[in-house]
Amino acid sequence: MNNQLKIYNTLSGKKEVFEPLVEGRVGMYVCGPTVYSDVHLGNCRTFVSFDVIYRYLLHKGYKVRYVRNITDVGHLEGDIDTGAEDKISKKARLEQLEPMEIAHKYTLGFHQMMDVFNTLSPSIEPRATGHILEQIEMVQKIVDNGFGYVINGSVYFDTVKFAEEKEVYGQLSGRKLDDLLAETRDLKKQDEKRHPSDFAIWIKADPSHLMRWNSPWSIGFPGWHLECSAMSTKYLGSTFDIHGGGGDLKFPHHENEVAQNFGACNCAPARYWMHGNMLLMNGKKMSKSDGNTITPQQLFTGESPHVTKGFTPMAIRFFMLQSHYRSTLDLTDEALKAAEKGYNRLMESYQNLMNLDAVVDSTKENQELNTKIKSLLEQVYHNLDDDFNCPRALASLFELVPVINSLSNKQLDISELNSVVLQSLKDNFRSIIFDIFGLKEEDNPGGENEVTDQLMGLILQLRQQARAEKNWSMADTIRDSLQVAGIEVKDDKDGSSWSLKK
RNA sequence: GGUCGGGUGGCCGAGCGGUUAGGCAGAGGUCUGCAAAACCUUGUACGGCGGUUCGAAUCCGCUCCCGACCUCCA
Repeated sequence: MNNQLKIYNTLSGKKEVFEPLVEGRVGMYVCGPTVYSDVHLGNCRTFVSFDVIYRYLLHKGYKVRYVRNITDVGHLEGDIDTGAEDKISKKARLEQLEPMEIAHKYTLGFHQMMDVFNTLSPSIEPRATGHILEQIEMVQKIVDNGFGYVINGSVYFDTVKFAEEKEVYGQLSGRKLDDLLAETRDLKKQDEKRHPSDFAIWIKADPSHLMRWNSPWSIGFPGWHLECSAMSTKYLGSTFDIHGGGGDLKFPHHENEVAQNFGACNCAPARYWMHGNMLLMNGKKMSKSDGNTITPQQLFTGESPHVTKGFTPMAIRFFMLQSHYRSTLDLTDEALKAAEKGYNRLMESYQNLMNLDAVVDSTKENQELNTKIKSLLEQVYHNLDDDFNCPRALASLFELVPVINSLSNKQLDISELNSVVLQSLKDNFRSIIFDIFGLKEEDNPGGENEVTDQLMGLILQLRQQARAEKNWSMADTIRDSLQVAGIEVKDDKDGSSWSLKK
């Protein structure tokens, strides 16, 4: 599988062939959450997107160092000039807790949710508060290089000077320099900043602020944006391969990150910038702040006016996989239901596939069928190589489903299949679904156990007897009653099978 | 207001110059005691108006809607 991987780079606005800095290795930094409240679904979509990207890079054999931060200080709410407050600090004050208790609580919740969605842990998950020293050093470098200025104990990044000298400011977010500079946010008043587009890299803490560290400039705390610049540099180097995050971070967060890195080391941080698109609900961005939101928990239980029933984490993950990471995805009840069925169909087909045994009979081998299977598998990887196009890859995978089910049904003779092709189909199908897409089999609600297994075996045996005696009313009564109890019975040529209804 | 990105069949969602994307729902059929499942067949959709082209959902112009960013957000 040494096809060329192409990645859409926000910097150039084009798909580019991916060439890592160091052969065989990838350094990837993804902006993680600010842990001041429960994760919402939009976060989950972004991290699921990058999870698949991470998984596919691993699948291609890269040695990946995947760094995803936890922001637990510095993220301000409101405008700095009009009394901004750190999100964590604010929450801590409101709940009368230590800021670290807040950060810890929501970090745990975040991890649990990531686990529920079956995302792999990043290689390193650094926190902003654990890297104050690195951030102070970076501020110092920026000041030394003339791109920062100190006022009243706070340090600001000089965007005007930077823009004039470096010509990279605005490049990532596609903003025109003139527009940026012309911008007159009239929050005027006691503005410490020289220019509205300047941003704080070190903030002097007012007496009520709960998070404070000593620095050359004041007792204070680092600005938002800075933690990512400092930590990506620390763990991936001044320049690394991929930087990702949600699309809403392009500006100002990522733009400012680039500026800081340039300001500190005169080099670009990442070579490929990747941005996931927003999860919508009711056609609008899901957002904590305006209430257009549904929590993952509500989605699981169905306790929300936006859905008629609950959905399992894997059905939701599958739903996300069905759209491209760069497209918006509109969450609706109907779409979720469709995804759930599709997901179940895929998993059932996988089960069928695993139960197939090769029958070698070279006289019966069907060349066309074997070729079709091989080519569909190749298409899956081909699609993934094209900027991680999951919906297309999934489409190719789904074209294999009727083939597998026909073999399983004996509508197609298994001996038509070359045994090597069958083995490869099994191996690849499994690897694609579980290793790359990161899906997993979910336990049936209620679950089975040995006792129910035996009971059901007995019941089906009795029913089989009734059927043999053509006692259809008895057979149907049993089936209908089980149906009411939430157990589905299916008859096929070899007998009957049962499953808990999903 | 500025800057981007969209409008695809009943729904979701790919594609972005010539090919059936795919999923779900619908219709017809095969199999089956019946049912379910599965399998087969089926849909001529690309906001509107012009233009370029042998050929446009895909390129260009105009127009109408919608969304995102510009302020905290993944």
